[in-house]
Amino acid sequence: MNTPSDLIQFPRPSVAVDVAVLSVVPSGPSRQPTLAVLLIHRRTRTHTGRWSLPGSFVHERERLAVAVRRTLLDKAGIDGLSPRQLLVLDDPRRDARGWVLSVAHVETVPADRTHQVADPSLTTWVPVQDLPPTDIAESDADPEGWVRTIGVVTPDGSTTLPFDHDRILDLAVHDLRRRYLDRPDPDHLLSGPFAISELRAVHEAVLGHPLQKDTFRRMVLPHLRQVAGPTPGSVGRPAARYITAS
Amino acid sequence: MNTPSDLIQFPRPSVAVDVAVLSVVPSGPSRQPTLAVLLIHRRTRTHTGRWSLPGSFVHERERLAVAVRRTLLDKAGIDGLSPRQLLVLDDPRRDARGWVLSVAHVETVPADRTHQVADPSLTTWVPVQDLPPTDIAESDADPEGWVRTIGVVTPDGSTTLPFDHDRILDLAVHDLRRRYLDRPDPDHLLSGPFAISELRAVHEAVLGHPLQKDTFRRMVLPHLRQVAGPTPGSVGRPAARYITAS
DNA sequence: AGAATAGTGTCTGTTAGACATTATAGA
DNA sequence: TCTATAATGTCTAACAGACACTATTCT
Repeated sequence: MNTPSDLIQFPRPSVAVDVAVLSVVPSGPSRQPTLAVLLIHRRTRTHTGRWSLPGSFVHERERLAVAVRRTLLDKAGIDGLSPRQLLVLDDPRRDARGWVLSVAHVETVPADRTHQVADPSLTTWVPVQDLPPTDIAESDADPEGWVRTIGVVTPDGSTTLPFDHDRILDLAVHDLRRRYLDRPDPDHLLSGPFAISELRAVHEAVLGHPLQKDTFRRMVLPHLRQVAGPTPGSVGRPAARYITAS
Repeated sequence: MNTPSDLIQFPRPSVAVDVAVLSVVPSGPSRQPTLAVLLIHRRTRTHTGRWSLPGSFVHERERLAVAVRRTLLDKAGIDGLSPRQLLVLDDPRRDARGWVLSVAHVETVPADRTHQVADPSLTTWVPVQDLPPTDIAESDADPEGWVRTIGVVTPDGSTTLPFDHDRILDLAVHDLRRRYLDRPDPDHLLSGPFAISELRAVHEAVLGHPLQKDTFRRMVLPHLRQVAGPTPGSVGRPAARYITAS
Protein backbone atom coordinates (compact mmCIF):
# COMPACT_ATOMS: atom_id res chain seq x y z
CA MET A 1 0.00 0.00 0.00
CA ASN A 2 0.95 3.63 -0.26
CA THR A 3 2.30 5.24 2.83
CA PRO A 4 2.87 8.87 3.67
CA SER A 5 6.56 8.05 3.63
CA ASP A 6 6.36 8.21 -0.14
CA LEU A 7 6.32 11.96 0.22
CA ILE A 8 9.03 12.40 2.83
CA GLN A 9 11.76 12.47 0.26
CA PHE A 10 10.39 15.66 -1.28
CA PRO A 11 11.13 18.97 0.42
CA ARG A 12 8.01 20.93 1.11
CA PRO A 13 7.54 24.70 0.86
CA SER A 14 5.47 26.82 3.17
CA VAL A 15 2.27 27.85 1.40
CA ALA A 16 0.41 31.08 2.02
CA VAL A 17 -2.56 32.87 0.53
CA ASP A 18 -2.57 36.60 -0.18
CA VAL A 19 -5.74 38.43 -1.12
CA ALA A 20 -6.43 41.66 -2.93
CA VAL A 21 -9.85 42.62 -1.58
CA LEU A 22 -11.42 45.13 -3.94
CA SER A 23 -14.52 47.27 -3.61
CA VAL A 24 -15.94 50.63 -4.58
CA VAL A 25 -15.83 53.42 -2.03
CA PRO A 26 -16.52 57.18 -2.12
CA SER A 27 -13.27 59.04 -2.56
CA GLY A 28 -11.98 62.56 -2.87
CA PRO A 29 -13.81 65.83 -2.22
CA SER A 30 -16.54 64.83 -4.69
CA ARG A 31 -17.18 61.53 -2.88
CA GLN A 32 -17.02 59.93 -6.30
CA PRO A 33 -17.19 56.12 -6.28
CA THR A 34 -13.68 54.77 -6.79
CA LEU A 35 -12.08 51.35 -6.97
CA ALA A 36 -10.23 50.66 -3.73
CA VAL A 37 -8.22 47.89 -2.09
CA LEU A 38 -8.18 46.77 1.53
CA LEU A 39 -4.86 47.17 3.33
CA ILE A 40 -3.82 45.74 6.70
CA HIS A 41 -1.38 47.22 9.18
CA ARG A 42 1.16 44.46 9.73
CA ARG A 43 1.85 43.38 13.30
CA THR A 44 3.80 40.23 12.47
CA ARG A 45 7.57 39.91 12.54
CA THR A 46 8.11 40.60 8.86
CA HIS A 47 7.59 44.10 7.54
CA THR A 48 6.19 45.16 10.89
CA GLY A 49 4.39 48.48 10.75
CA ARG A 50 3.96 48.49 7.00
CA TRP A 51 0.66 48.26 5.16
CA SER A 52 0.09 45.18 3.00
CA LEU A 53 -2.57 42.96 1.52
CA PRO A 54 -4.09 40.52 4.01
CA GLY A 55 -2.61 37.05 3.88
CA SER A 56 -1.77 34.06 6.01
CA PHE A 57 -0.30 30.62 5.95
CA VAL A 58 -2.48 27.72 4.92
CA HIS A 59 -3.50 25.34 7.69
CA GLU A 60 -3.03 21.61 7.40
CA ARG A 61 -5.23 20.11 4.68
CA GLU A 62 -7.15 23.37 4.45
CA ARG A 63 -8.75 24.33 1.15
CA LEU A 64 -7.28 27.52 -0.28
CA ALA A 65 -10.68 29.21 -0.53
CA VAL A 66 -11.25 28.42 3.14
CA ALA A 67 -7.87 29.86 4.04
CA VAL A 68 -8.78 33.06 2.22
CA ARG A 69 -12.10 33.37 4.04
CA ARG A 70 -10.44 32.69 7.36
CA THR A 71 -7.82 35.33 6.66
CA LEU A 72 -10.37 37.99 5.85
CA LEU A 73 -12.44 37.17 8.89
CA ASP A 74 -9.43 37.18 11.21
CA LYS A 75 -7.72 40.28 9.91
CA ALA A 76 -10.60 42.48 8.81
CA GLY A 77 -13.83 41.01 10.09
CA ILE A 78 -15.05 40.58 6.52
CA ASP A 79 -16.86 37.48 5.38
CA GLY A 80 -15.55 36.82 1.90
CA LEU A 81 -17.80 35.36 -0.71
CA SER A 82 -16.01 33.86 -3.66
CA PRO A 83 -12.25 34.26 -3.83
CA ARG A 84 -10.75 33.73 -7.25
CA GLN A 85 -7.25 32.36 -7.75
CA LEU A 86 -4.90 34.55 -9.72
CA LEU A 87 -1.40 33.08 -9.69
CA VAL A 88 1.15 31.22 -7.59
CA LEU A 89 4.02 33.51 -6.70
CA ASP A 90 7.05 31.27 -6.54
CA ASP A 91 10.16 33.39 -6.42
CA PRO A 92 12.28 31.55 -3.81
CA ARG A 93 13.55 34.89 -2.51
CA ARG A 94 10.16 36.56 -2.19
CA ASP A 95 10.07 35.97 1.60
CA ALA A 96 13.18 36.46 3.70
CA ARG A 97 11.99 33.82 6.17
CA GLY A 98 12.44 30.96 3.73
CA TRP A 99 10.85 29.10 0.85
CA VAL A 100 7.28 30.38 0.76
CA LEU A 101 4.85 29.94 -2.11
CA SER A 102 1.94 32.34 -2.11
CA VAL A 103 -1.30 31.74 -3.95
CA ALA A 104 -2.58 35.18 -4.94
CA HIS A 105 -6.33 35.72 -4.87
CA VAL A 106 -8.79 38.47 -5.70
CA GLU A 107 -11.96 38.97 -3.74
CA THR A 108 -14.73 41.57 -3.89
CA VAL A 109 -16.89 43.05 -1.17
CA PRO A 110 -20.24 44.74 -1.82
CA ALA A 111 -19.89 48.49 -1.82
CA ASP A 112 -22.35 48.92 1.02
CA ARG A 113 -20.29 46.73 3.36
CA THR A 114 -16.94 48.46 3.09
CA HIS A 115 -17.50 50.22 6.42
CA GLN A 116 -17.86 46.90 8.26
CA VAL A 117 -14.14 46.43 8.72
CA ALA A 118 -13.15 45.25 12.16
CA ASP A 119 -10.63 47.77 13.44
CA PRO A 120 -10.38 51.01 11.44
CA SER A 121 -6.92 51.71 12.84
CA LEU A 122 -5.56 48.44 11.47
CA THR A 123 -7.52 48.16 8.22
CA THR A 124 -8.22 50.75 5.57
CA TRP A 125 -9.49 51.16 2.04
CA VAL A 126 -7.17 53.01 -0.30
CA PRO A 127 -8.13 54.03 -3.85
CA VAL A 128 -6.21 52.38 -6.65
CA GLN A 129 -4.98 54.55 -9.50
CA ASP A 130 -3.83 53.83 -13.01
CA LEU A 131 -0.24 54.88 -13.51
CA PRO A 132 0.11 57.03 -16.63
CA PRO A 133 1.92 55.30 -19.51
CA THR A 134 4.88 57.64 -19.13
CA ASP A 135 5.43 56.51 -15.55
CA ILE A 136 4.97 52.92 -16.64
CA ALA A 137 7.55 53.26 -19.39
CA GLU A 138 10.07 54.94 -17.09
CA SER A 139 9.82 52.38 -14.33
CA ASP A 140 12.17 49.51 -15.04
CA ALA A 141 10.68 46.08 -15.46
CA ASP A 142 11.33 43.46 -12.82
CA PRO A 143 13.40 40.37 -13.71
CA GLU A 144 10.32 38.56 -14.96
CA GLY A 145 9.34 41.29 -17.37
CA TRP A 146 6.40 42.60 -15.40
CA VAL A 147 5.77 46.33 -15.42
CA ARG A 148 3.59 48.07 -12.91
CA THR A 149 0.41 49.71 -14.15
CA ILE A 150 -1.56 50.19 -10.91
CA GLY A 151 -0.52 52.31 -7.94
CA VAL A 152 -1.67 52.91 -4.38
CA VAL A 153 -0.67 55.27 -1.60
CA THR A 154 -0.70 53.67 1.83
CA PRO A 155 -1.80 55.62 4.95
CA ASP A 156 1.86 56.17 5.85
CA GLY A 157 2.63 57.64 2.47
CA SER A 158 4.39 54.70 0.88
CA THR A 159 3.74 53.97 -2.80
CA THR A 160 4.92 50.38 -2.67
CA LEU A 161 3.62 47.30 -0.89
CA PRO A 162 5.75 44.60 0.79
CA PHE A 163 6.65 41.27 -0.81
CA ASP A 164 5.19 41.04 -4.32
CA HIS A 165 1.89 42.57 -3.29
CA ASP A 166 2.14 45.28 -5.93
CA ARG A 167 2.15 42.52 -8.52
CA ILE A 168 -0.88 40.85 -6.90
CA LEU A 169 -2.79 44.13 -6.87
CA ASP A 170 -1.98 44.61 -10.53
CA LEU A 171 -3.23 41.15 -11.40
CA ALA A 172 -6.36 41.59 -9.29
CA VAL A 173 -7.39 44.90 -10.84
CA HIS A 174 -6.87 43.67 -14.38
CA ASP A 175 -8.72 40.43 -13.64
CA LEU A 176 -11.66 42.38 -12.23
CA ARG A 177 -11.70 44.80 -15.16
CA ARG A 178 -11.65 42.00 -17.70
CA ARG A 179 -14.69 40.43 -16.08
CA TYR A 180 -16.53 43.76 -15.86
CA LEU A 181 -16.13 44.35 -19.60
CA ASP A 182 -18.77 41.96 -20.86
CA ARG A 183 -21.17 41.42 -17.99
CA PRO A 184 -23.04 43.70 -15.57
CA ASP A 185 -21.61 43.51 -12.06
CA PRO A 186 -20.42 39.89 -12.22
CA ASP A 187 -18.95 40.10 -8.70
CA HIS A 188 -22.03 41.66 -7.12
CA LEU A 189 -20.45 44.85 -5.88
CA LEU A 190 -24.07 46.03 -5.75
CA SER A 191 -26.03 43.84 -3.39
CA GLY A 192 -29.70 44.75 -3.69
CA PRO A 193 -31.78 45.90 -6.66
CA PHE A 194 -30.18 48.88 -8.37
CA ALA A 195 -30.84 51.60 -10.89
CA ILE A 196 -28.89 51.43 -14.12
CA SER A 197 -27.16 54.70 -13.24
CA GLU A 198 -25.85 53.11 -10.05
CA LEU A 199 -24.66 50.12 -12.05
CA ARG A 200 -22.90 52.42 -14.47
CA ALA A 201 -21.20 54.29 -11.63
CA VAL A 202 -19.81 50.98 -10.35
CA HIS A 203 -18.56 49.97 -13.78
CA GLU A 204 -16.94 53.38 -14.27
CA ALA A 205 -15.19 53.02 -10.92
CA VAL A 206 -13.95 49.53 -11.76
CA LEU A 207 -12.82 50.37 -15.27
CA GLY A 208 -11.40 53.74 -14.29
CA HIS A 209 -12.98 55.78 -17.05
CA PRO A 210 -16.45 57.20 -17.88
CA LEU A 211 -18.93 55.24 -19.96
CA GLN A 212 -21.52 56.51 -22.43
CA LYS A 213 -24.88 56.39 -20.70
CA ASP A 214 -27.07 55.12 -23.53
CA THR A 215 -24.56 52.66 -24.94
CA PHE A 216 -24.00 51.21 -21.50
CA ARG A 217 -27.72 50.88 -20.95
CA ARG A 218 -28.19 48.87 -24.14
CA MET A 219 -25.17 46.71 -23.32
CA VAL A 220 -26.42 45.58 -19.95
CA LEU A 221 -30.20 45.59 -20.39
CA PRO A 222 -30.35 42.09 -21.94
CA HIS A 223 -28.63 40.72 -18.83
CA LEU A 224 -30.87 42.43 -16.28
CA ARG A 225 -34.29 41.68 -14.88
CA GLN A 226 -36.54 44.49 -13.75
CA VAL A 227 -37.88 43.97 -10.25
CA ALA A 228 -39.68 47.26 -9.60
CA GLY A 229 -41.25 50.07 -11.57
CA PRO A 230 -40.02 53.61 -11.14
CA THR A 231 -40.35 54.64 -7.48
CA PRO A 232 -40.26 58.40 -6.91
CA GLY A 233 -38.47 59.98 -4.00
CA SER A 234 -35.57 61.96 -5.40
CA VAL A 235 -35.00 64.70 -7.88
CA GLY A 236 -35.48 63.93 -11.56
CA ARG A 237 -37.35 61.17 -13.28
CA PRO A 238 -37.35 58.08 -11.04
CA ALA A 239 -35.45 55.06 -12.32
CA ALA A 240 -36.57 51.47 -12.60
CA ARG A 241 -34.66 48.98 -10.45
CA TYR A 242 -33.06 45.77 -11.66
CA ILE A 243 -31.17 42.71 -10.57
CA THR A 244 -28.67 40.75 -12.64
CA ALA A 245 -30.13 37.80 -14.50
CA SER A 246 -29.42 35.37 -17.35
CA MET B 1 16.51 39.06 12.65
CA ASN B 2 14.11 36.66 11.05
CA THR B 3 14.96 33.03 11.29
CA PRO B 4 13.62 30.07 9.37
CA SER B 5 12.10 28.91 12.66
CA ASP B 6 9.35 31.44 12.01
CA LEU B 7 7.96 29.00 9.52
CA ILE B 8 8.34 25.77 11.45
CA GLN B 9 5.04 26.20 13.17
CA PHE B 10 3.14 25.95 9.90
CA PRO B 11 2.53 22.51 8.40
CA ARG B 12 3.72 22.30 4.84
CA PRO B 13 2.07 20.45 1.96
CA SER B 14 3.86 18.59 -0.77
CA VAL B 15 3.68 20.60 -3.98
CA ALA B 16 3.61 19.12 -7.46
CA VAL B 17 3.21 20.39 -10.98
CA ASP B 18 1.01 18.67 -13.55
CA VAL B 19 1.09 19.66 -17.20
CA ALA B 20 -1.35 19.28 -20.04
CA VAL B 21 0.94 19.37 -23.06
CA LEU B 22 -1.12 20.18 -26.14
CA SER B 23 -0.27 20.10 -29.80
CA VAL B 24 -1.80 19.44 -33.21
CA VAL B 25 -1.23 16.03 -34.75
CA PRO B 26 -2.62 14.22 -37.80
CA SER B 27 -5.43 11.94 -36.70
CA GLY B 28 -7.89 9.48 -38.18
CA PRO B 29 -7.93 7.97 -41.66
CA SER B 30 -7.95 11.45 -43.21
CA ARG B 31 -4.81 12.47 -41.28
CA GLN B 32 -6.67 15.64 -40.42
CA PRO B 33 -4.86 17.94 -37.96
CA THR B 34 -6.41 17.47 -34.54
CA LEU B 35 -5.82 18.87 -31.08
CA ALA B 36 -4.07 16.25 -28.96
CA VAL B 37 -2.63 15.87 -25.47
CA LEU B 38 0.52 14.09 -24.34
CA LEU B 39 -0.01 11.13 -22.00
CA ILE B 40 2.59 9.25 -19.97
CA HIS B 41 2.52 5.60 -18.94
CA ARG B 42 2.89 5.71 -15.16
CA ARG B 43 5.66 3.65 -13.60
CA THR B 44 5.49 5.18 -10.14
CA ARG B 45 3.79 3.62 -7.15
CA THR B 46 0.49 5.44 -7.53
CA HIS B 47 -1.81 4.49 -10.38
CA THR B 48 0.90 2.26 -11.84
CA GLY B 49 0.21 1.21 -15.38
CA ARG B 50 -2.35 3.90 -16.06
CA TRP B 51 -1.94 6.77 -18.50
CA SER B 52 -1.86 10.29 -17.06
CA LEU B 53 -0.60 13.79 -17.66
CA PRO B 54 3.10 14.26 -16.91
CA GLY B 55 3.82 15.70 -13.52
CA SER B 56 6.32 15.66 -10.69
CA PHE B 57 7.09 17.07 -7.29
CA VAL B 58 8.74 20.45 -7.07
CA HIS B 59 12.35 20.47 -5.97
CA GLU B 60 13.60 22.65 -3.16
CA ARG B 61 13.36 26.36 -4.03
CA GLU B 62 12.71 25.44 -7.64
CA ARG B 63 10.64 27.83 -9.76
CA LEU B 64 7.41 26.24 -10.96
CA ALA B 65 8.18 26.93 -14.60
CA VAL B 66 11.52 25.21 -14.15
CA ALA B 67 9.83 22.21 -12.55
CA VAL B 68 7.51 21.96 -15.53
CA ARG B 69 10.38 22.06 -18.01
CA ARG B 70 12.30 19.48 -16.01
CA THR B 71 9.27 17.21 -15.91
CA LEU B 72 8.76 17.34 -19.66
CA LEU B 73 12.42 16.74 -20.33
CA ASP B 74 12.61 13.81 -17.92
CA LYS B 75 9.40 12.07 -18.87
CA ALA B 76 9.04 12.82 -22.55
CA GLY B 77 12.28 14.27 -23.83
CA ILE B 78 10.47 17.46 -24.76
CA ASP B 79 11.92 20.88 -24.14
CA GLY B 80 9.00 23.01 -23.07
CA LEU B 81 8.88 26.64 -23.96
CA SER B 82 6.46 28.70 -21.93
CA PRO B 83 4.28 26.86 -19.44
CA ARG B 84 1.23 28.78 -18.30
CA GLN B 85 -0.29 28.35 -14.86
CA LEU B 86 -3.93 27.34 -14.80
CA LEU B 87 -5.02 26.59 -11.23
CA VAL B 88 -3.89 25.14 -7.92
CA LEU B 89 -5.73 21.89 -7.25
CA ASP B 90 -6.12 21.76 -3.50
CA ASP B 91 -8.56 19.01 -2.61
CA PRO B 92 -6.87 17.40 0.41
CA ARG B 93 -8.05 13.97 -0.76
CA ARG B 94 -6.84 14.30 -4.33
CA ASP B 95 -3.75 12.17 -3.66
CA ALA B 96 -3.99 9.07 -1.49
CA ARG B 97 -0.38 9.51 -0.38
CA GLY B 98 -1.12 12.64 1.64
CA TRP B 99 -1.61 16.37 1.45
CA VAL B 100 -0.45 17.29 -2.04
CA LEU B 101 -1.15 20.56 -3.81
CA SER B 102 -0.77 20.45 -7.56
CA VAL B 103 -0.21 23.49 -9.71
CA ALA B 104 -1.85 22.71 -13.05
CA HIS B 105 -0.15 24.04 -16.17
CA VAL B 106 -0.77 24.08 -19.89
CA GLU B 107 2.07 23.90 -22.37
CA THR B 108 2.19 23.73 -26.15
CA VAL B 109 4.62 22.01 -28.47
CA PRO B 110 5.09 22.97 -32.13
CA ALA B 111 3.20 20.60 -34.40
CA ASP B 112 6.37 19.56 -36.22
CA ARG B 113 8.02 18.34 -33.02
CA THR B 114 5.35 15.98 -31.75
CA HIS B 115 7.29 12.97 -33.02
CA GLN B 116 10.32 13.87 -30.90
CA VAL B 117 8.99 12.15 -27.80
CA ALA B 118 11.56 10.10 -25.96
CA ASP B 119 10.10 6.61 -25.71
CA PRO B 120 7.05 5.95 -27.87
CA SER B 121 5.99 3.04 -25.68
CA LEU B 122 5.77 5.26 -22.62
CA THR B 123 4.50 8.48 -24.17
CA THR B 124 1.72 9.04 -26.67
CA TRP B 125 -0.41 11.75 -28.20
CA VAL B 126 -4.15 11.19 -27.98
CA PRO B 127 -6.74 13.41 -29.70
CA VAL B 128 -9.02 15.37 -27.43
CA GLN B 129 -12.70 15.47 -28.28
CA ASP B 130 -15.56 17.72 -27.28
CA LEU B 131 -18.21 15.81 -25.40
CA PRO B 132 -21.65 16.48 -26.88
CA PRO B 133 -23.91 18.60 -24.65
CA THR B 134 -26.18 15.60 -24.02
CA ASP B 135 -23.30 13.65 -22.51
CA ILE B 136 -22.26 16.69 -20.52
CA ALA B 137 -25.75 17.15 -19.10
CA GLU B 138 -26.05 13.47 -18.19
CA SER B 139 -22.73 13.27 -16.40
CA ASP B 140 -23.13 14.36 -12.82
CA ALA B 141 -21.17 17.32 -11.62
CA ASP B 142 -18.36 16.82 -9.15
CA PRO B 143 -18.68 18.28 -5.65
CA GLU B 144 -17.26 21.59 -6.79
CA GLY B 145 -19.78 22.04 -9.56
CA TRP B 146 -17.43 21.29 -12.41
CA VAL B 147 -18.81 19.38 -15.38
CA ARG B 148 -16.64 17.66 -17.93
CA THR B 149 -16.69 18.99 -21.48
CA ILE B 150 -13.53 17.42 -22.95
CA GLY B 151 -12.82 13.72 -23.36
CA VAL B 152 -9.90 11.49 -24.25
CA VAL B 153 -9.41 7.80 -24.83
CA THR B 154 -6.16 6.44 -23.45
CA PRO B 155 -4.18 3.71 -25.27
CA ASP B 156 -5.60 1.11 -22.87
CA GLY B 157 -9.15 2.16 -23.62
CA SER B 158 -9.91 4.16 -20.50
CA THR B 159 -11.94 7.34 -20.84
CA THR B 160 -10.82 8.83 -17.55
CA LEU B 161 -7.46 10.02 -16.25
CA PRO B 162 -6.08 9.55 -12.72
CA PHE B 163 -6.21 12.19 -9.98
CA ASP B 164 -7.96 15.32 -11.21
CA HIS B 165 -6.22 15.23 -14.57
CA ASP B 166 -9.52 15.29 -16.46
CA ARG B 167 -10.18 18.62 -14.85
CA ILE B 168 -6.72 19.91 -15.79
CA LEU B 169 -7.20 18.83 -19.40
CA ASP B 170 -10.52 20.62 -19.48
CA LEU B 171 -8.98 23.83 -18.15
CA ALA B 172 -6.04 23.55 -20.54
CA VAL B 173 -8.14 23.12 -23.66
CA HIS B 174 -10.46 25.99 -22.80
CA ASP B 175 -7.53 28.22 -21.91
CA LEU B 176 -5.87 27.46 -25.24
CA ARG B 177 -9.09 28.04 -27.17
CA ARG B 178 -9.74 31.36 -25.50
CA ARG B 179 -6.29 32.57 -26.50
CA TYR B 180 -6.66 31.31 -30.07
CA LEU B 181 -9.87 33.31 -30.54
CA ASP B 182 -8.38 36.75 -30.99
CA ARG B 183 -4.79 36.21 -32.09
CA PRO B 184 -3.10 34.12 -34.77
CA ASP B 185 -1.19 31.20 -33.26
CA PRO B 186 -0.26 32.89 -29.96
CA ASP B 187 1.46 29.72 -28.70
CA HIS B 188 3.49 29.15 -31.85
CA LEU B 189 2.15 25.72 -32.74
CA LEU B 190 3.56 26.58 -36.16
CA SER B 191 7.27 27.14 -35.89
CA GLY B 192 8.53 28.51 -39.20
CA PRO B 193 6.89 30.75 -41.80
CA PHE B 194 3.48 29.43 -42.78
CA ALA B 195 0.73 29.83 -45.34
CA ILE B 196 -2.55 31.24 -44.11
CA SER B 197 -4.27 27.97 -44.96
CA GLU B 198 -1.87 26.14 -42.62
CA LEU B 199 -2.61 28.70 -39.92
CA ARG B 200 -6.31 28.20 -40.42
CA ALA B 201 -5.95 24.42 -40.17
CA VAL B 202 -4.23 24.86 -36.81
CA HIS B 203 -6.92 27.20 -35.54
CA GLU B 204 -9.63 24.81 -36.69
CA ALA B 205 -7.91 21.97 -34.86
CA VAL B 206 -7.58 24.01 -31.68
CA LEU B 207 -11.12 25.37 -31.74
CA GLY B 208 -12.63 22.10 -32.89
CA HIS B 209 -14.76 23.49 -35.68
CA PRO B 210 -14.25 24.80 -39.25
CA LEU B 211 -13.62 28.48 -39.95
CA GLN B 212 -14.66 30.61 -42.90
CA LYS B 213 -11.65 31.03 -45.15
CA ASP B 214 -12.04 34.69 -46.16
CA THR B 215 -13.23 35.94 -42.79
CA PHE B 216 -10.34 34.18 -41.07
CA ARG B 217 -7.89 35.68 -43.51
CA ARG B 218 -9.04 39.23 -42.82
CA MET B 219 -9.04 38.58 -39.09
CA VAL B 220 -5.39 37.50 -38.93
CA LEU B 221 -3.80 39.50 -41.73
CA PRO B 222 -3.26 42.67 -39.61
CA HIS B 223 -1.26 40.56 -37.14
CA LEU B 224 0.97 38.85 -39.70
CA ARG B 225 4.09 39.88 -41.54
CA GLN B 226 4.78 38.49 -44.99
CA VAL B 227 8.26 37.04 -45.28
CA ALA B 228 8.17 35.46 -48.75
CA GLY B 229 6.26 35.84 -51.96
CA PRO B 230 4.36 32.91 -53.41
CA THR B 231 6.75 30.03 -53.96
CA PRO B 232 5.44 27.37 -56.37
CA GLY B 233 5.97 23.68 -55.82
CA SER B 234 2.60 22.15 -55.13
CA VAL B 235 -0.77 21.91 -56.79
CA GLY B 236 -2.87 25.06 -57.00
CA ARG B 237 -1.93 28.67 -56.73
CA PRO B 238 1.09 29.01 -54.46
CA ALA B 239 0.54 30.81 -51.17
CA ALA B 240 2.49 33.62 -49.59
CA ARG B 241 4.19 32.80 -46.32
CA TYR B 242 3.96 34.77 -43.10
CA ILE B 243 5.17 34.96 -39.54
CA THR B 244 3.27 36.38 -36.60
CA ALA B 245 3.99 40.02 -35.84
CA SER B 246 2.73 42.95 -33.77
C1' DA C 1 -8.37 23.12 -70.88
C1' DG C 2 -9.34 21.57 -66.36
C1' DA C 3 -8.52 21.00 -61.52
C1' DA C 4 -6.99 22.84 -57.35
C1' DT C 5 -5.80 26.23 -54.21
C1' DA C 6 -4.94 31.43 -53.09
C1' DG C 7 -6.72 35.72 -52.74
C1' DT C 8 -10.26 39.77 -53.46
C1' DG C 9 -14.85 42.36 -54.27
C1' DT C 10 -18.95 43.22 -52.42
C1' DC C 11 -23.35 42.88 -50.15
C1' DT C 12 -25.88 42.60 -45.75
C1' DG C 13 -27.26 42.40 -41.01
C1' DT C 14 -25.59 43.74 -36.63
C1' DT C 15 -23.80 46.80 -33.45
C1' DA C 16 -20.88 50.28 -30.84
C1' DG C 17 -20.59 55.09 -30.58
C1' DA C 18 -22.51 59.45 -30.62
C1' DC C 19 -26.01 62.99 -30.58
C1' DA C 20 -30.67 64.53 -30.11
C1' DT C 21 -35.17 64.03 -28.36
C1' DT C 22 -38.91 62.69 -25.32
C1' DA C 23 -40.62 61.27 -20.54
C1' DT C 24 -41.39 61.91 -15.64
C1' DA C 25 -40.47 63.43 -11.42
C1' DG C 26 -39.51 67.50 -7.67
C1' DA C 27 -38.92 72.49 -6.69
C1' DT D 1 -42.37 76.68 -15.57
C1' DC D 2 -37.82 75.23 -14.69
C1' DT D 3 -34.46 71.80 -13.64
C1' DA D 4 -32.71 67.31 -13.18
C1' DT D 5 -32.52 62.68 -14.28
C1' DA D 6 -34.37 58.48 -16.99
C1' DA D 7 -35.26 56.44 -21.15
C1' DT D 8 -35.65 56.21 -26.21
C1' DG D 9 -35.06 57.41 -31.31
C1' DT D 10 -31.87 57.68 -34.91
C1' DC D 11 -27.84 58.30 -37.69
C1' DT D 12 -23.23 56.55 -38.94
C1' DA D 13 -18.99 54.04 -39.31
C1' DA D 14 -17.04 49.62 -38.59
C1' DC D 15 -17.21 44.93 -39.15
C1' DA D 16 -18.31 39.86 -39.04
C1' DG D 17 -20.43 36.62 -41.98
C1' DA D 18 -21.42 34.99 -46.29
C1' DC D 19 -21.25 34.37 -51.27
C1' DA D 20 -19.27 35.08 -55.66
C1' DC D 21 -15.62 36.06 -58.39
C1' DT D 22 -10.72 36.52 -60.03
C1' DA D 23 -5.74 34.84 -59.93
C1' DT D 24 -2.03 31.56 -60.34
C1' DT D 25 -0.10 27.31 -60.46
C1' DC D 26 0.29 22.07 -61.85
C1' DT D 27 -1.31 18.22 -64.71
